[in-house]
Amino acid sequence: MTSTDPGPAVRPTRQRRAIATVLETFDDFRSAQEIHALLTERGEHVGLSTVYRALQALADSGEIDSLRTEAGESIYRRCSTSHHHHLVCRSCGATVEIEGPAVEKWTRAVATEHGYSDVSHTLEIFGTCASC
Amino acid sequence: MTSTDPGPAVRPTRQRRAIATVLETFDDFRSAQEIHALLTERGEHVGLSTVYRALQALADSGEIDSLRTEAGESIYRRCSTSHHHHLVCRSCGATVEIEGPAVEKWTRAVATEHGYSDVSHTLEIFGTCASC
DNA sequence: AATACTAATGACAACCATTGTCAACTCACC
DNA sequence: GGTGAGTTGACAATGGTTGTCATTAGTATT
Repeated sequence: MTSTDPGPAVRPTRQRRAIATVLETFDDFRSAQEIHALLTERGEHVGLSTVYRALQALADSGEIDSLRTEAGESIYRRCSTSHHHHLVCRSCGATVEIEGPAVEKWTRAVATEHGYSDVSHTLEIFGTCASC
Repeated sequence: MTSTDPGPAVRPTRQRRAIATVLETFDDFRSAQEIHALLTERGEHVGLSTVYRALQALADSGEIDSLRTEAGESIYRRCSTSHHHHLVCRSCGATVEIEGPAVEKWTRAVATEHGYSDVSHTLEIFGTCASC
């Protein structure tokens, strides 16, 4: 078996290109609906279902970041590099990337201590930013 | 102002007692709808809205634990003591309660450092437990 | 270039957990 | 027993998300 799967599954369509382009235009997390609105503003007609599907696919493959707000809404952002967490303003959405090596180590230690393997974790901090 | 608010706000109604009772019958996290179903099974008639309201009130006051599934559904469990996090087995759902004062302090510090106020956070650790 | 095959799309309906509404109710206190 | 405010519950409404399925459009083949 070849190591790289030829995987012709994903086709580069106009819609996906448009979504990828729009994702470059902002730095904070946006909901699928907001992204759909941005597309419409730009004159790019893309169905809402398509936006949802594309964002989920991108998030699943790790190409973009996604997390859930406290209201249970999924929000997305173009991916950055390494593993990190977020400090999100719950009113305006302004995001600060946080790295916490100590926390990473701690979670791994705690999990191992209890016999858990294949450990992952989620950590998000919410607050109200200075300008809100 | 007195330190302890007499707060006659919450009344111990039949419905709330029933919900409290049912919460004692299981150890894992259940959704509002599941809890409502358990009440009905027991012959206790309690409206779904009431179940939602009661669970939210209990969660807000810290009397029960709540968290959100990856599907965005809120689930509840009778509370343990203080603020803590969870180590959840992603295959069987076994839960271990985790406390991490250091993490609490860290998140608050990070948020304050960036000018964020009214800080809250979510932290869940997922892994595969020893017996899975 | 024409054809065939299939992933992808989009308009719309459906889903479903949760929240809102508001008249009827009931607990606590006088 | 009366009074008033917190509570309840049947039901409608909300809203993000997912499903449906006929149509469209990449990709490979002839």
